[in-house]
Amino acid sequence: MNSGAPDTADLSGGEATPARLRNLPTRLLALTALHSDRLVTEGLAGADARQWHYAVLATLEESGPASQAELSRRTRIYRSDLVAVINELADRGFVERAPDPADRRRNVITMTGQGRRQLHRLDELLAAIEDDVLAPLTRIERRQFTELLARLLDHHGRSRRRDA
Amino acid sequence: MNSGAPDTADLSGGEATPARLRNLPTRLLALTALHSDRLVTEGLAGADARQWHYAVLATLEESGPASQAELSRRTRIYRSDLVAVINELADRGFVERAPDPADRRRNVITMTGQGRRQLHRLDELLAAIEDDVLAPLTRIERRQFTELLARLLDHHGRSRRRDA
DNA sequence: TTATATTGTTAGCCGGACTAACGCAACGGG
DNA sequence: CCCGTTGCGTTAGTCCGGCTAACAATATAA
Repeated sequence: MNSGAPDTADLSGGEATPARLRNLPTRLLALTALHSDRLVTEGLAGADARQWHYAVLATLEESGPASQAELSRRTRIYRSDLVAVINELADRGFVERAPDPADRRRNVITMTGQGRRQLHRLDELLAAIEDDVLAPLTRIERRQFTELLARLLDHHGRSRRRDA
Repeated sequence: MNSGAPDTADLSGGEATPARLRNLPTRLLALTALHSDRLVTEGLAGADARQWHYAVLATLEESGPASQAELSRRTRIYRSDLVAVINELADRGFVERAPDPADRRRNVITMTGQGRRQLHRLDELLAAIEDDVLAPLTRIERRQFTELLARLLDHHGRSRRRDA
């Protein structure tokens, strides 16, 4: 029927969100995060990357080669999901996966030169995206914002759920 | 832990997140929102409710009976998902769904007395949850936080797809 | 030794955001 | 008056991220 254009409602009437919802911090947080995530995902997609790629590469550069379990703990990516991420990174030549001779259960993940280059590309890309997301805020406000988030996060961060 | 790993010697179980990630606003935002969402969802579950329920009830109280499409626009719940929400609310006797005699395409959704009571219960519940989420912040910081979120949201909220 | 824990891996669940399509009703021209 | 277009409610289904469960291989502890 109406094939082609997705049905587009307008705001002619200007139905507004109720005040109760407009001031709910948790709601604002959720919506903002959703939007931010979208921008990040889209942005990284342009570089054939995903957020987790960045997390893993950044971790590797900061603390050197690591097992997958270790990466999982550091990045908070579930180890079940991590395997796919490592696969992707390995496919693109950004990391190498090798069995650990010292502990044969483990794989040692090492970042390659290309990986390092990619990381720095992502660094720039991400900086631009962050800048976009935070566009309406001044530098000081951005600092405030980040700091508040950090406080919230680590306050509640204690109740971290590791897999059983 | 037992990590006798050669070079990546780290402390007792406390693998830290790399600084690059720790300071990424988008990441902090995502993690915080995730955590907040979890608290809200769990909290509301205790009252056999979901976030959407609150959004709909609040909207109804603020602007009176409305069609589903109208509710969809106001709450930003997709109209396809809204039908389930209305079903749930109707099942619990919080709203009534009746065909609109004036426009027979429409349903008129009306909040019942029970619905109003439930809304106020949720008001209190949610206030407690918000308080929990924002626990580490002072009153002033909470205001700041909320205001910053609101700014971010409506800056980007306008340009991007509203309800397309 | 036997028991328990850790690691990498596969598979799958669940819920939220979102799209597509359909039948029906309304509205506005011609 | 019919007709194309638009809005409405509804069903179904996609996609993706967080998360659980189970398993084989290996390591460690009792």
